[in-house]
Amino acid sequence: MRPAFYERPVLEVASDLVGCVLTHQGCAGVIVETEAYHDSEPACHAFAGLTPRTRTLFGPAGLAYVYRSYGIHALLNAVSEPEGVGAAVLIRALAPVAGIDQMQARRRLARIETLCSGPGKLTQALAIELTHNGADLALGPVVISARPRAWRSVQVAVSRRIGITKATELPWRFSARDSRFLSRPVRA
DNA sequence: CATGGGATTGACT
DNA sequence: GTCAATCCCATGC
Repeated sequence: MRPAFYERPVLEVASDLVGCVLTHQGCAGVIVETEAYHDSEPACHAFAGLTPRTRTLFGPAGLAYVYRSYGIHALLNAVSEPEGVGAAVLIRALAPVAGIDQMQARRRLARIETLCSGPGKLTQALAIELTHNGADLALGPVVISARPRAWRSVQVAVSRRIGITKATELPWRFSARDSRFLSRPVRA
């Protein structure tokens, strides 16, 4: 997707990214779960302001923000909103589409439902690492492309974000309704 | 420079 | 349900 797609309110971008395709080195999946983060709320890294860590978050829309979580996992975000605003969409789960053998090899032969059902799992499956931080998601090597025809009218469910301790009340998680590839079910 | 906290996962009780 | 692994970086002295 072009930068103009990302240069909008982060909640719109997070919702519209559901159904789009994430590709890296021949491996690909349809994005079925996202979360929005914005510098106005304390769960966002950018809440602390502009630091070396958050430099990419405040940068131009359409870049990849990749950071290490719990010392182990690389988590992928798409930087959103105009430059100067610290906002991004966390990619939380994929429905595997291509390169499944290679992804299963990297993920120790996980079954298809759990192959990319989490933000740390999908980066491991697609070999996305910290070195991709700041890369342009339109130019690659990590690319996000438009919804395939079958996903054009996907129903997007809205719920609360997962795994955070601050601003837990915000309904900023977006997922493909009834997908079997989510990191966790949508709670009522 | 020392400390502490995670936007997680997998293994185990 | 509990818990450890492990590293980047923000914070404070």
